[in-house]
Amino acid sequence: MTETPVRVRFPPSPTGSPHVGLVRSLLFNWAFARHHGGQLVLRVEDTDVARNTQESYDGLFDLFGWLGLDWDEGPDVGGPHAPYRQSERGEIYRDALARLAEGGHTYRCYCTTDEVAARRQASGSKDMGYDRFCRELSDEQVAAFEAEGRAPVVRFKMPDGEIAFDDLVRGRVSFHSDHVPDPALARANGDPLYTLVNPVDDALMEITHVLRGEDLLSSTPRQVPLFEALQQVGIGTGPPIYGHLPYVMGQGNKKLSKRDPEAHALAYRDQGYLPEGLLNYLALLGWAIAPDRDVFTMAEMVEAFDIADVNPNPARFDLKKADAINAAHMRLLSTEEITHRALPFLKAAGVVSDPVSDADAQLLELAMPLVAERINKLTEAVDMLGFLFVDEADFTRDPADVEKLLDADDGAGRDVVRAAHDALAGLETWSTDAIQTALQTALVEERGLKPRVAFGPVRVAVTGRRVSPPLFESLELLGRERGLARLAGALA
RNA sequence: GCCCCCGUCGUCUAGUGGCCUAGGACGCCGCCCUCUCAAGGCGGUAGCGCCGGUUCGAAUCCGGUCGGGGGUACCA
Repeated sequence: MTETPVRVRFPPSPTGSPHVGLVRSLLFNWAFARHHGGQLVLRVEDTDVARNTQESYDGLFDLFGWLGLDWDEGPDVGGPHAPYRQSERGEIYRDALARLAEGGHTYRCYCTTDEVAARRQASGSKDMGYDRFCRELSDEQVAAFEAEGRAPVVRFKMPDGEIAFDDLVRGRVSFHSDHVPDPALARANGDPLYTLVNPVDDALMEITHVLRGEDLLSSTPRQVPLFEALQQVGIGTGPPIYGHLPYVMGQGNKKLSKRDPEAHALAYRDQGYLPEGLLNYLALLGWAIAPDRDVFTMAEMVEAFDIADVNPNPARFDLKKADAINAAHMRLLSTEEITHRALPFLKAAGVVSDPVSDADAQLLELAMPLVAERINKLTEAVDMLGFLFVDEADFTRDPADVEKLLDADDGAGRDVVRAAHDALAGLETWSTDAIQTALQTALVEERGLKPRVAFGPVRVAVTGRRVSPPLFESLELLGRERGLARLAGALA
């Protein structure tokens, strides 16, 4: 039993900032290809010159690089069907257009949008869209239009009847040609349109399966006959197998749009998410690896992925759950790995030097175990560790925390800090255990304070915040001199 | 308007006629642990849109209905 070779493609357009829906689509195509041992083609759909930007193009590759999903053919790696940017394939589309015309599959249409609308209205038809007016134009009519200086668009002749296909996620879907107007394949100025370009490239690149968003479902009935026409004129081998993935929805019941902050894929990288965390979460939008499990690696996903298991209903994006899944992946990493991944953020924030000095590296190695298990995003390491690395002159305390734990109750907190300072000042060995014993004795036992009341003010004095890594360990890492200085500093 | 898609806890889902008095996860609530925060442990909250039908039996099949979404471009 030989399985047909699987070839899928991912066709982003370099417009705007990349959307998480795009990532989900890439992920499913990637997982599908890898699961079947097939190939993934990256094709850049940049025929809309007005909206393309280099910045967006670069953003796409930044994103893909971060995600770590790979492809087998594309503008960067090349391949047998190059070029992989549609803007460089003009000749191919012109040729396809010529062949389709020669085969009698297209015609020139001179109508304006207004004329079509007017005719539709006059006829009282319930359908909208083009009415095939120019399909059977006489030579005289053509001449008359040409004489008017009208430039024609090229339209595809939709065959009459039922157009049905078996969708991998939705089952059998069928349309009637009555409701699918003859689509324009090229603009009046000759530029090819998505309608043409997308199927032509899929045919030429030997794409076997098209997994794409649900929004393209209704464009499928005009693409299927076009693939058939292309096949007849010697381009490709007919329509691919389709699978339409559910939408990623935002708040309310609308598609996650660029206006929604959580829609921007690159923002997750910048906010310190793990790529595997984001990917895992996105996979959950429409797919499940098992009834009782939702944290998994990409390798596990590849192993288990079956497009037929994809749920057809739209999924709402839930940032809370994305955070939780990401956090679960953080816990899967070793402290060393978290350090490695957090380093760019620590450098960017100026917590550690860049390049990292030996002293910073050493301190980081000791400090990271304290914070690795209490952060859920890489960026949180910055807030957690800052106080250990900062120069004493630049050390500051959160004003709100100072107010609450040091200033309140006529400075009751300061009394505690003073007692802590005195208890630690004479310590023989500056170790976590010794520090803990000393503070425990001086504050909890002798003063009868509850632990949280006793250590809160000390924490703010030493770390500058109410939330920090464990206090005693932090003091040890800070060292006797700086530790005592912080305590004394809080009394000033 | 017309066409198409979708409909299980607040959210993501499991579920393919009996294993379902519907399972898991996130969230939320409570408790435990605890020097803060996380993490972890335990418990709880909450759902098959509605109406008919098929069947001994329906979340699962069929019809209708309601609701949501998308398309209806010389955008992709």
